[in-house]
Amino acid sequence: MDSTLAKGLAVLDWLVRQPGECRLVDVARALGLARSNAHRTLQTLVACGWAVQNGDNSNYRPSLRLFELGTLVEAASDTRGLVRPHLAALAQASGETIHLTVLEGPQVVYLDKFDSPLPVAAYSRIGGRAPAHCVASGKALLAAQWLDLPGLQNLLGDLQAHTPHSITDPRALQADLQRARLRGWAENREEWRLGVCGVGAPVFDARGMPVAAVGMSVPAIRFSRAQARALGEQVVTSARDASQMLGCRPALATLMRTTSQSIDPNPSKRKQA
Amino acid sequence: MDSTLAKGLAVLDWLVRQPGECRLVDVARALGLARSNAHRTLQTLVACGWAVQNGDNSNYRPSLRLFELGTLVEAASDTRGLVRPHLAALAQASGETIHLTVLEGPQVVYLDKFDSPLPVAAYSRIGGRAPAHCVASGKALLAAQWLDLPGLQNLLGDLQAHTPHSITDPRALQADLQRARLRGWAENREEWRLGVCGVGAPVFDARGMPVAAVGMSVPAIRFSRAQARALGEQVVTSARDASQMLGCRPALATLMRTTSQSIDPNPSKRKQA
DNA sequence: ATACGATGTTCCAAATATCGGAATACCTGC
DNA sequence: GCAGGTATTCCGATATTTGGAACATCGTAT
Repeated sequence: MDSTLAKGLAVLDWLVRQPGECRLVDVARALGLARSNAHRTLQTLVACGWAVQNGDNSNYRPSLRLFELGTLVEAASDTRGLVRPHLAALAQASGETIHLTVLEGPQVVYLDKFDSPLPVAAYSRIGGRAPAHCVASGKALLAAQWLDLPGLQNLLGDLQAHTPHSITDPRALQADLQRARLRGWAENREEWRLGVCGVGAPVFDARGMPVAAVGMSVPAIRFSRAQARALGEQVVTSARDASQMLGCRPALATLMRTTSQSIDPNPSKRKQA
Repeated sequence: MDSTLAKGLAVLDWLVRQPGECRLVDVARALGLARSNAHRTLQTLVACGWAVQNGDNSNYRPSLRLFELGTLVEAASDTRGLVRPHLAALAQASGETIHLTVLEGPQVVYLDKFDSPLPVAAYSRIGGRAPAHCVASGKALLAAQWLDLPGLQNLLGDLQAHTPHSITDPRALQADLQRARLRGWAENREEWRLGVCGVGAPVFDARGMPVAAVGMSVPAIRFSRAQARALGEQVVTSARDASQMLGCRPALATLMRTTSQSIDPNPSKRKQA
């Protein structure tokens, strides 16, 4: 493991998360580096164009290179652009907050978002993350992967609780995912943030692989059984439309697979990284 | 200069620009590294969460960390969010392609964009870059900095030509910037891409500093003197509105400063990095 | 089925780039 | 001008990186 590289990346990451420009000593102190060490690391970042140094006071800030690369990595799969109109339509029709998320390891990353005109407590940010097992879109993606229990545990590790409603037992999660598969959409009942519920459904690409999920965040007040069902069906429809937009044949664009047993005993035996 | 860090960043940068997943040998060959070296570098990137490795074929791709950080660095100055409505209004009113750009070194970076409904040849991408001295928004930002000739040369270096119309003489550029200051907006007459013209005006923040520019790209066909003037005035108005949105007092939100001589002889004497 | 070439991964001693303390330069406020 | 804090430079000791080679693995052509 290249410690110099790891250190440089840590500095860059830290730099991005600071509100304004940063002084060298602050970097050094925050990351526990010698001043000379921090200095050379920052100079390298500047020389490579990943940071810029203020000529007046020699402070540092991240360059827009990160923004540039961020748009590139996101554009690589043009999921966002293609799905966006469907998200907008769903946002319009439902009046609720709508997300597009993808799975990365045990988390979902928010790729896109339409805020509800209503004042909702749901807090999320494009580019932000949430634990996959605590949010509806994450559970939709997990359900669509048909992992067996070891696979699920391998992917998610220990299931951390974030509210009293969070699911922390892998078997309970499996059961919840199975319900989602049968129903077509996944639900989140205040498992991530108290007072915030949601429904989510997966989006499939032309190969029939789940690549993203449409999620809707709803205040608990407005999330009765009947309401959840109505919203869930809206989300499923939207996700199915989005899947077709990505070239998925209609038959594949659904979470439910009547041909499978309750839990697939032999899921695609992929080596886990 | 930490060569290990520079190498790792180069690998990451290269990885992002590849269309799909990458094999280790390709990375090694493209960057001239030994296989074992590329291997350890990639493993470090994976361990730090900047890349992910496909468990099946051990190929690599960048993680969404870059997207995450990209949104953070862009959100740090919430210029984009605040200016967006004005851009949308301008796009609506003019029917042309509208950009929001910021200056980074000798280049502008496209922060936001509204495409014209008309099929325009103008090609640009959010997150993309263009030489500041060849595009209207870049010249608007340069003009707003009131740099003297040495300062300008220091910032831009040699003025590369990208079309036969590109300005390559620093003194000619100075004169052009001065015209922009008097006029209130900058023009680009096929200096970056043949057939594409544009107008641009700077956006000022609450301190009166130029922080961004609104640009409009127009096909040369539709860019007569009279048309340019009309569009320029639209852009100036939009940029002035955007400046007020950022807290700039109206009097400051204009490129023209009647109090200055033709060229400020003593511009803010900042050390250039 | 076997052999082959290409690739991913591991290992290790040599080489060298990094580390951090200390000296120096710089800035800012008193 | 001085004092405190900070950025930058320097340099010898040292820990880290380096890259060739060995090994493991995979896909493919024979």
